Amino acid sequence: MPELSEVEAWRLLADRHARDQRILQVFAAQDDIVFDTASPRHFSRTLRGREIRAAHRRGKYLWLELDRRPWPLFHFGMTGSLRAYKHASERPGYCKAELTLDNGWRLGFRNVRRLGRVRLLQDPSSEPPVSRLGFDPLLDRPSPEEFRSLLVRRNTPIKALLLNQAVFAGVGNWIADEVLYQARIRPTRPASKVSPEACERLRRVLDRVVRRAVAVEADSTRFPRNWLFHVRWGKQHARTRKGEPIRYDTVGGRTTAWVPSVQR
DNA sequence: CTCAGTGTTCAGTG
DNA sequence: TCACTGAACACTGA
Repeated sequence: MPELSEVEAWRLLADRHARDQRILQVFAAQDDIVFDTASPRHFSRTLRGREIRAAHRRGKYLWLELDRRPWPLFHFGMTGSLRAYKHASERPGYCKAELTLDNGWRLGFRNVRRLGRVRLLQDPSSEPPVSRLGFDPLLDRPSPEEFRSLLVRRNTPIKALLLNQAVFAGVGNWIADEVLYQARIRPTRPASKVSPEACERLRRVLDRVVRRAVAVEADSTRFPRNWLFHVRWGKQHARTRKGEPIRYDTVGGRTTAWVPSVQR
C-alpha cells in the first residue's frame, strides 16, 4: 500500500494519537530483517519512557520526534501499514513494533513481507536514507524550471525516473502510472525527450494527484472516479471509464498500466 | 504449483 | 564515477 499518500495518512494518524504522549510500553518482534540495525531489544529499551513530540514524513519514510535521541525511523516496504487501537488483543498479525501510549492508544507497525525496516537514527531528516531523497511533491513545490531540470540529460524512461526516490521522493508504482496517464505521456518516453509542454503538465498533475490523495487520507474509494487507479488492476481487457483499452508492460522493472490511445 | 506485487538495494554493464 | 538495468529479497493470495 505504501506510497507518499498512504505514508502521509499514517503520519497524520501517528501525529493525532501520539503527539505529546509518553511511551509506556514497547513491543518489538524478534525479527532481524525488519530490525536490520538496532536489535528489537535495543529498540524497546531506547523508546520506553520517551515522549513523542511529533510525527514526520519525507518520501515513503516516517519517523517520530522524541524528547531524546535517537529517534525511530520506519519504512513500510511493499506490504506495511500503521494502525492505532486500544487493546493488545487488537494487535494485527505480522505486527513488528507496537508503542503503548499513556492515553491508552497503541500504534502498531505491521509488515507482512518483511521488506520494511525499523531503525534508530540520531537525526533522520539529515542522514541517509532520508537525506538521499529527491524532492517530495507534498513538502516541496518546484518551479517549472526546477522541475524541468530533473528531466534533462536523463536517458531512462520517464516512468523509471518517476520511481527513482533520489529524484521524486514518495512516488511509487500507482502514482507514477496515474500521473503519466493524466499528463498524457508514454511511460517508455526517455525523460530527456519529454517536451516542455508535457513536462509542465506532469508537474501540475503530480501536484494535483498527490494533494488529492492526501486530502482523502489515501482512501482510494474516495479518489476521483476518472482516475486510472480504479481500473488499473482489471487486468485483461481492462478499459478506462471512457472505454479506452489499458495495456500492461514492464517499464523500469515494474508492471506499468497505460493507455496507448491517450499517452503518445 | 506458479506467479505477481502501491519497494529498495546491490551487482554487473557500458 | 555515473547512469542504468535486472535480479534478489520475503511471503501471501490469486
